[in-house]
Amino acid sequence: MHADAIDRIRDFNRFYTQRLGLLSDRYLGLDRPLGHSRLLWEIGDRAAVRDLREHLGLDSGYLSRLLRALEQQGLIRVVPHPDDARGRVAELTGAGRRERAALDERSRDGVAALVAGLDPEQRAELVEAQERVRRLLRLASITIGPVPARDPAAWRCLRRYATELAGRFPEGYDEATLTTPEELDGTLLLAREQDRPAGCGAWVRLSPGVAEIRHLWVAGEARGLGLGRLLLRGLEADAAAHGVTTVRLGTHRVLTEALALYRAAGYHEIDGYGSSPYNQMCFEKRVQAVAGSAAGAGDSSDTRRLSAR
Amino acid sequence: MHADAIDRIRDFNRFYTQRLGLLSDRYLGLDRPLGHSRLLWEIGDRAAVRDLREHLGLDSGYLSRLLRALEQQGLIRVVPHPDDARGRVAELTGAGRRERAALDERSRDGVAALVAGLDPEQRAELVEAQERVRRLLRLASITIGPVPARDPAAWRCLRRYATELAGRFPEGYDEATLTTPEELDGTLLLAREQDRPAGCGAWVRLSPGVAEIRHLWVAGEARGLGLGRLLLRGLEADAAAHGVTTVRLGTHRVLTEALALYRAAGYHEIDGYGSSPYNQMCFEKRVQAVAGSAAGAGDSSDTRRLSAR
DNA sequence: CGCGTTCTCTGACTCAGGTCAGATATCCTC
DNA sequence: GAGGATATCTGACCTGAGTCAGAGAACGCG
Repeated sequence: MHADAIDRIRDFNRFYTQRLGLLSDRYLGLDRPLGHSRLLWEIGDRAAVRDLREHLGLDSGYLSRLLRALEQQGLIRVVPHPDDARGRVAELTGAGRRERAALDERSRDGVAALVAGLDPEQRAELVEAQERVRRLLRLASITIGPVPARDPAAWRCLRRYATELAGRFPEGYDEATLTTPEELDGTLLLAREQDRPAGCGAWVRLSPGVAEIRHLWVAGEARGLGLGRLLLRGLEADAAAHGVTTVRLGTHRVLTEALALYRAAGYHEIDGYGSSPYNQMCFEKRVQAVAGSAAGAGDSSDTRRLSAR
Repeated sequence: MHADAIDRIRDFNRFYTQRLGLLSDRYLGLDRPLGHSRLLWEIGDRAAVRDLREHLGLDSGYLSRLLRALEQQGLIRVVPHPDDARGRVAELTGAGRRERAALDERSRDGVAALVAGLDPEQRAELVEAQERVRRLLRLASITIGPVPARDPAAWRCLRRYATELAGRFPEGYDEATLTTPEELDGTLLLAREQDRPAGCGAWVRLSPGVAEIRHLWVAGEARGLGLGRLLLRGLEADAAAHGVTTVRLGTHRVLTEALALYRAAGYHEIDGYGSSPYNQMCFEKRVQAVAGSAAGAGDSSDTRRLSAR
C-alpha cells in the first residue's frame, strides 16, 4: 500500500482531531462531565436502560450511577419499564430537554464559529469534500463475503429487495420469483457495514461456464457509495473463480440506475434468455479468473475482500 | 448561516470521531496510557522539558511525573539543560526510539486497515478530499486584521517577503524598497493562523481616491489555501471603506501566480505609474465601499473579518 | 412451582489525568 | 550580591471513567 497516502491520511487525522479538540472543549462548556452529556444525548426523549447500556457499551454499574447523577440534577426521570418490571426506562424531564437543547446549540455554535470565515461557496465545498471523505470511508469499512444459502441476514436483504421491486415495478413483483436456497447453484454474497446488512447479490450456474447474476441489491442507507459496483465485481470474481466465463443478467426497464451500472461495468445487451418475467433487458459479459482484464473485472483487492470473511 | 451546512458538518464530525475512536484503541495497543505515548511522540529525539510543557499545555507537576514514569521504564533520559541549569532536557534512549517506532507502526497499520478496502484510485480520491477539507478549515481559521505600521510580526513577514523576492527576481531585490512605516498612509493587514503570521499586505494612498496595494505576501506554509485572494479582498474592502475608489498595483513578470491572482480578481492592466523599479506590469481596479459589486470586491464576511480583530 | 436467566443496583476498588501549593535551585538584572 | 523571576520537583488532593463481585427483584420456560 502507498505509504505516502497512509501518512497523508494520518496527517489529516492529527489535524482533524486537533480541530475537534478545540470544539469539544467548547462542547463541555456547560460544566458537566462528558459522560453525562453523552448520555443525555443518547437518551433522546426516552430510552430503556438496557438499550443505553448496549448502545454506549457501558458497564451496568457505571450506567446506573450516571443515571442517578442525572436524576439528582433533575434532568431525567427513571421509571420502571412498562413491559418488563426488571428493566427501567429513562426519560428526559423538561429541564433535561432544555439542557440537551443548550448542549446542541453550543455544539452548533462551535461549528459555526469554526467555519465563520468561509463564504457560502466555500462552505458548500467543505461539506461536499467531507461527504466524499465519509462516502469513501464508509465504503472502505464494508465487508463483502459469501454466506450460506439460508443465511437469515441475507434473506432479510432479499425480502427488502422484493418489497422494493414490488413498489417500483408497475406490474408489482412476486416474491416467489426469488431464487430459493435449493436453486442456488452458485454463491450468495452479503455486504455488511459494521455488522449491519448493507446489500446482497447472488450468482447461479445456468450451464457449464455460464452464470446468471441475480438479486443485486444495495440497502437505501448504503446507496451512493459505489457498493453496487463492488458487489457486482465480487460476484464476477467469485463466479470466475468457480469456472464461469460468461455472466448474464437481466433487469427491468424502470431500474435505470441498475442499467447504468451494468453498462459502466462492461456489460453489453443481448437477447432475452427468459429467466424471469421481469427481465425486460438482458446483458452479458465475459469474465476471467485472473486479475487485469481490460473490462475491469475483479482485481486482487476484491479477491482479498472475498477471502477475508 | 446555513443551518443545513452546520448540521452536515456536525454529522461528519461525529462520524469521523467515531472512526478515529476505532483507531485510537488500536493506537493504545501497547498497553501504555495515552499520555505516555503522546509524550513519547512529542519528545521527538530530545526536547527541553519547558518546551514540552508549553507544547502539550501540561501542568509542570504532572509533566514531571510523566517524565519520571517514562524514565523508569527506560524509554527516556532526563538530563540538565546544557545552557540553563534550571531547565532539563528529555531525550529518547534506544529503547525509547524503538518504542516510538512501534507506536508509529501501529498507528500506520491502523490507518492502512481502515482504507484497505479501497482501490488505489479511491485512496487517492480520499486523500484529495481530505486535503480539501483541511485547506478549507485552515483558511477558515485564519484571521486577518489591521496592525500598526511598526508591528513586529508584520515586519517579520515583510522581511521574509523581501528575502523571497531577492531570490526570485533575476536582478535581486533591494530591501530598502519596502514601504517604511512613515510612508504608510493606509493600512497594513496581517494574516495569522493560530497566532502564527501567515501573510501580509498593505495599501497606501497615492492621491485622493487612489491607492496602491503593496507587499501582498503569503507565507509558504499557507499557500494554496486561497489566502492571497482573501488578503487582496481585505485590502480592497479596507481601502474602499477609507474613501478609495481606485486601487492600483504593480508586480514583476516572474511572479506568475500573482499575475493570475490579480487577473482573476478583476484587475486590468494599465500603463506603468512608476512606483517601483520592480513593477514591470501594473494593474488597476475600481472598488466600492458597499458589498455586491460584480467584480467580486469584499463582501460582508470580509468586513466582519476585518472588524473582528 | 422451581430454577436458571435477565436486569438493575450497590459497594469497593482501580487508574489516568490533572490541579495546587509550596520547596529548591538557578538565572538575570540592578 | 540582593531580590525577583524562572524551571522543575514533590506531596497532597481531586475528579472522571470505569471494572468487578455480588445482591435482589422480576421474568419465563419446563
